[in-house]
Amino acid sequence: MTTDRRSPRPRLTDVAAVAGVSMKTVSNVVNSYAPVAEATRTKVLAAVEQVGYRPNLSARNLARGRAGVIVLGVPRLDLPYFASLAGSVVEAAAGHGWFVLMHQTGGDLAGERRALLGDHPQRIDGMILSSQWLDAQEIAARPDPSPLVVLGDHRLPGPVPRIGIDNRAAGRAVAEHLIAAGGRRIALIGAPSREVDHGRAQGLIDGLRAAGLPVLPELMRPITANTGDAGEAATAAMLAEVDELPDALFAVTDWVAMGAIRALHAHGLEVPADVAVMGFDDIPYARSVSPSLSTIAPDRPAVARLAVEALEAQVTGMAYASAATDDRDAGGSDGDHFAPFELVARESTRREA
Amino acid sequence: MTTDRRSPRPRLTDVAAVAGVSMKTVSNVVNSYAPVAEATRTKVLAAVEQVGYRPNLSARNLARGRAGVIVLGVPRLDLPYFASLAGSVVEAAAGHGWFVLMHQTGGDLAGERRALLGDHPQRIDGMILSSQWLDAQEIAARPDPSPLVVLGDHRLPGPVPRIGIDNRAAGRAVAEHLIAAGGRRIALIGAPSREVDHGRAQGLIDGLRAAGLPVLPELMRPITANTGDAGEAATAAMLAEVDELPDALFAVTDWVAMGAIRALHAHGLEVPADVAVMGFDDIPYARSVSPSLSTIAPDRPAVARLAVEALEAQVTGMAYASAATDDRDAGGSDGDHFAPFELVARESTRREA
DNA sequence: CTGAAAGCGCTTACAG
DNA sequence: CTGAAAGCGCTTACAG
Repeated sequence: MTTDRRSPRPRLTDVAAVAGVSMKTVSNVVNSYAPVAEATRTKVLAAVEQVGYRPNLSARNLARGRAGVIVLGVPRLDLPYFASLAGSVVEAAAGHGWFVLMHQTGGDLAGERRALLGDHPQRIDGMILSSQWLDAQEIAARPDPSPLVVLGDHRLPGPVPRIGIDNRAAGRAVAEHLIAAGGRRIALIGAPSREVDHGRAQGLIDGLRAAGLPVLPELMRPITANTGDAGEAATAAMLAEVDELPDALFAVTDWVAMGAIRALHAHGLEVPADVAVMGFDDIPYARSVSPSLSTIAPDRPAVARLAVEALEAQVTGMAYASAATDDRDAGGSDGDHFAPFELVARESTRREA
Repeated sequence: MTTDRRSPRPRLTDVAAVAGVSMKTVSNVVNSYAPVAEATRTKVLAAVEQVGYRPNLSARNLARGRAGVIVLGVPRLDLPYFASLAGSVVEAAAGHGWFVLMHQTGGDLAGERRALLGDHPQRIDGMILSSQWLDAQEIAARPDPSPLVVLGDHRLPGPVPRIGIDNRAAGRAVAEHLIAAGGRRIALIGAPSREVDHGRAQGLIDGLRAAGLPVLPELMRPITANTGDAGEAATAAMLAEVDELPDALFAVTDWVAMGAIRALHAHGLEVPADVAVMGFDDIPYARSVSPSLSTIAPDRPAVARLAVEALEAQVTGMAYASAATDDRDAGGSDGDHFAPFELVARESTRREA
């Protein structure tokens, strides 16, 4: 008789009525809060099943005082590395009751800055920002002190947690792999620039030094964007200017590596016979191009998980900020967190040393 | 004095207080509902600006009786085509007040079926499902009649709207382009199978017939998945079995095309000199591989927009379902909707005819 | 064109 | 371990 026209879907009340308990008890069971008596629990769960109950997240978030939304800022969603990462973040965030609002920065400084100062059309609980160009100072100086986690390659001293793989160690692994493949004159496409400290590029240089190999400035090329076009242009410029050709090349991303290979081909060089090439990211296409691309494969699900956890720690920390004197040590809400990575050797570095 | 500890952020009430009007009026302005007096509107907007008001979507959706969430089912989010599409859908959905819950199907029949019958952990307003394997009958027979829009290549007679580009016309354009590039023995990797009617493959065949060219069964290869590996395997198998080699090849996706090119190279064939190759999708890497890949570029933002609009039409239609006798013609909530596409000619088909 | 009030479906002190 | 009731921030008939 009590037909509700607007919401035909079962509510918590309906479950409570069927189970013969109060809403509070159902809520306790559904959220696994308080230790409910086993018999009650079973009864409630059966009722949930029977009426086909699904929680209304809007109501839940409203009651909890949460927006239920976090922002994920990435360069572009059609770059497989970030798309895959986004998928992992969406999944990890769902586990914390969050929806993810995608924000595409375009991958340049202006875009990252816009995201950082982001004027979002709705309330958000925090932001995970993949940043490549923002420096620690600018991030620390942002006016809005809302929860923030940064994803990226650069060090970030300060109160904002940074999540990523150990890019410097990965860069060193790349150097060792290229040297093992016979590389002696090793080029770097995506060299460190004045403003940003690229761990992976620095790691390559570390590795060259450790092996007693020369770091040749004319082979170290910065790029303006991590795209195939930029990689192709930087590589072509290097090949045109250099006296003696490189015998190995590290591009800071797989996409850049694809462009570099185009430039090498255009210059009459073969990969890996003349030049061994490594990329970084392990995008799905790395194994489909010819030659298939050797690369570093970061554990993206781990990165996503760590990022969401760091955000949650801050949100929770904020709620108790006035009570706790230092939630810094407890919450682990700042500092760097490293996710694992793997070196994948494919055709582009396969040759007799 | 009235310090609210749980929600420090300004609410509609605060705006109303500052503007000196009722909540209803603020709501009207914010949602551009009723025609509010210009002076009032200006006053309210100034108050919104002053207090820095952002609507709480949870509260809004709760009051409106909407979940505020739709599901987007795609094969995988790390495939640039779908990642890019997802980005567009997220954007289009935001314009309708929806968040997008990503659901990865894996790209096989079982996964698509799981999504279709999807048991989501929360309430949703509807679903946009990218389907490649589900047939019209199975889609029509689903138990839950909630709003659904299908994205895909196959025809779908029935009440569920289908959004996509005109794949058959695109396939015909591919045929014409390959023929113009001198193709006479044209291979197809991703041929129609018994269960699914692939418009793009069919279109290629149409184009061959229209040009009076033979449709050679030994050059038409079905594949089990739209991946580089599957494309490589299918192409390699074809090259091993065929008597006379093809001089052109159409792969049903760019990724499949990359695999096909690997197989052609392994067989000692050059692209485009020996075999002209076309892909489909225009993923960002299509221009970065060597040779750069000719392909069909669908208007993904248009696809996304049409899909979200078709979903909105159904949701709105449902609300009035009991009142209106036929919202079918009015809402446009079923039938096929085509988005534009473009043929992009690059190196992989560039040769003297 | 505008206001006062009920209600959306949850959670959470508070009391038992 | 459980219940009755207030409140989260909006929208929306309803009355003016």
